[in-house]
Amino acid sequence: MSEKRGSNKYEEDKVDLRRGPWTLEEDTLLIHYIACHGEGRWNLLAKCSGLKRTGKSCRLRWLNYLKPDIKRGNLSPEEQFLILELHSKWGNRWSRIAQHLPGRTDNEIKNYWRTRVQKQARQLKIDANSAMFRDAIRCYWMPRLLEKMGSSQSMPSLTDSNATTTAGTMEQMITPHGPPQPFSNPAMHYYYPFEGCSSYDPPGSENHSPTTSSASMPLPQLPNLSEFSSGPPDNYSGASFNPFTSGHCVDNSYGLDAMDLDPVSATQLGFSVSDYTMGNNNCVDNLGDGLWNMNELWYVRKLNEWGGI
DNA sequence: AATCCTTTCAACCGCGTTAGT
DNA sequence: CACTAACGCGGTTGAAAGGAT
Repeated sequence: MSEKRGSNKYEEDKVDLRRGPWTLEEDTLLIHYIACHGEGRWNLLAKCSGLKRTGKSCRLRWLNYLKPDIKRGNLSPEEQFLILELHSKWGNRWSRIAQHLPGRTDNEIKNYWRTRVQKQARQLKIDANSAMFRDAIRCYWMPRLLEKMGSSQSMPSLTDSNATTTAGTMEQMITPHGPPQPFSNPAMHYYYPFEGCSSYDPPGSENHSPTTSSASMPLPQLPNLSEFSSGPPDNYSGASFNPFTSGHCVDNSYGLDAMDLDPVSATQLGFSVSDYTMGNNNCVDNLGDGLWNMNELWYVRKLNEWGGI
């Protein structure tokens, strides 16, 4: 490398190299070359194909965009669930996570995490790497996804962006003067913050395990929602409101091709979709990808302010 | 209609790892 | 074993698109 630096040949190559978005002609050239010679040896490919791109750029274009088995479209609830689950296990190991989502690239998963998941952390003013946020994901977001996964099996119309649901919302689990009530489906207790989460104890919980109570840091009595000076959102008692979707439209549809994810990957990880499918507590809302409504978010915020962790 | 702002995602970059010599 | 090139991964950037004002 260094021996080339400064040489005419090197400068010529550098000047000739194209950057930025790929054109249709370049894509065609790359596809044709790989069809004839196969993948790999990217620098050689870059030289021989006639593309004025680096081997690195060719590889990326092929793996992230042109490869035939790349799945386009929105991530299905199951895929989102897998990402959240695997990220909690492995952190930012994007390529490793991508291996469990056929047709999805590490880049796509990384983008999903940054644009959707981290955005919610920012909205909540919680560090995306904190235990608080991880628990919030497990306790609120993942159950929502599980509901959707269950619903999508029996409600193909979910793929319709105009689809509405007769099911209730999170409000149905929130008493007029208290936090969300536990999910009626036992499977949901796995994620329910007051019974299953690891990092903090539920405020106001009367029957949680003593082993998880925070003896060192007494938790405040859970106040009525109306007692907060700032108060819950104006539409607390109203219809679902989502701060992530309000003011910015989020696509409600998942796309037909996003629904046919092979469920094997979930099973392999030790959980099954059917195990967690909501029963009569099927409170799917119409929030789209923003899976928490304002009440949930506000409540998580309060947990944070109480020093719940 | 024009401008500004926000979001998304394709593409780039740097660095660590692996393979070849 | 040392060196080099290629590869792959994760972080970051910036252009495009769409929504808000």
